[in-house]
Amino acid sequence: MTDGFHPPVEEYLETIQSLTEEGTTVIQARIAQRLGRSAPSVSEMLDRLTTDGYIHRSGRTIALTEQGRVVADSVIRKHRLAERLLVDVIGLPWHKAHLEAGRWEHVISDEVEERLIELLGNPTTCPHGNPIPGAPGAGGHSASQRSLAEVEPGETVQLERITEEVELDMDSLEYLDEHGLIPGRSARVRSRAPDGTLTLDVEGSTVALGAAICQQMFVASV
Amino acid sequence: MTDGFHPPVEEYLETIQSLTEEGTTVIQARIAQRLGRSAPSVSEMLDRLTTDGYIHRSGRTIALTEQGRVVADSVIRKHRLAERLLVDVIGLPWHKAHLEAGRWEHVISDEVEERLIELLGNPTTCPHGNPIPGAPGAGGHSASQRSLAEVEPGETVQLERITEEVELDMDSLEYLDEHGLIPGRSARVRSRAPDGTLTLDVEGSTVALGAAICQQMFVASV
DNA sequence: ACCTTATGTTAGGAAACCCTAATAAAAGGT
DNA sequence: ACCTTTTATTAGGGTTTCCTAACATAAGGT
Repeated sequence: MTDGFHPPVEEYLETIQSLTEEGTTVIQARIAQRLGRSAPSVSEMLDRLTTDGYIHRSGRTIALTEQGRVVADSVIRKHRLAERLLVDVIGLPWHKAHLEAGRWEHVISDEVEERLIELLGNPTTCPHGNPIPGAPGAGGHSASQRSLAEVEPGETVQLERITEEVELDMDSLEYLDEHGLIPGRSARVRSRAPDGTLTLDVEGSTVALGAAICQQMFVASV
Repeated sequence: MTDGFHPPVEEYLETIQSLTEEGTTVIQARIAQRLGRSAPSVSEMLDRLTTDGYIHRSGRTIALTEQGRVVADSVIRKHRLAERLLVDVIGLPWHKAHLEAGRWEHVISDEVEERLIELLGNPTTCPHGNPIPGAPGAGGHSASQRSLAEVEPGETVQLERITEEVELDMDSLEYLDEHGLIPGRSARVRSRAPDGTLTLDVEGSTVALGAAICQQMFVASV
């Protein structure tokens, strides 16, 4: 209880915060799903987290306490800074950074965190466009963002952000990387199929994206 | 058994390898001492490590199997590369690197390890002068190294290496750092007290070092 | 030889996380 | 209302890693 190294606890708190940010109603089943744990495991862990003052529950919905939010934000901040370090400095391929940072986030000290912020020049987002907690101007996502799924054919937009949901899927991430669909890049929506599949022009080539993934990608008008 | 993330197991193997390199006869009591664990804990863990094929025992002395050595070297390599990254790139104060790297060593993937070697320019030692396993020319310590405790007053030597033993003691490390006694730096032994305490001239100022710590510092003739 | 100290093992637990099977309770659709 | 699906809990285990207390044994000095 005093050794400051509790990866499972941190993972749960981080997951609760992520789900909250994504607008999902946070209930146990959602956490079990995201973390790949059985329902009883989650039930038990949430009891512990409640006892220890990290979360509270109203009905079945779960929310972080102030204490829990502090820990969750810290872990998420370390995760996203680690991703930036891995991609920008160490040169790890973009699509592999999330998995690696998922381990690093639990071992980075506060002091190293500060050094990283300095080294990386006060970054405001991770390489996937998600905001770094505490960074100026990155409290939430800018209001101009909307899902790629809502963009009409003919429009040209700039990719801003890809949600955690997609970050977990290395294959899709690699596909996006290969076709240059990374935050900051512009793309023109060429057409939308009846099932929501989009065809985009990016960097001269043409890319097809399923409906599900489009909903997890956020863009801004150019 | 298949998830590839066993910090305690890695710590034990690393410790056995370190003790071996230091020339200490590796017995359970030594491991218990270094890791701060109770004798029964060590006994139990070593049974597990034997069963899993990481170590073997002849009498009370313990040695790594080939399999165990591979894991230990990998952990030590990651540890020392992490220290270099932390000090050279991230700018963490020298004396704090060991503790941080002690956590990082368990989460760095082989792929990131390769990238680090490239980024850091094939380093052969950690910031404390200990060799990075697998690095060219750093299989052991060069033959010219001897303990600072053996240097006669009047001689000028260059600091090459500080053992793990000292790395665990942040206060001493900070003291050394403050006085500029870091690997690569030259110093002149001014005098030796009857109890083995040395007085050195480093960078214009004078530093006193106890006998115990002198034995853990290795130097080469200038 | 004898005694002390160092070392190792047994026995019995504890805490943190995780699981399956079975059950209970709430939500949602028709 | 009724039935199905979703969600949560209880009961009973399992593994890993650690501990204390008690005991046994090996080493070393005198």
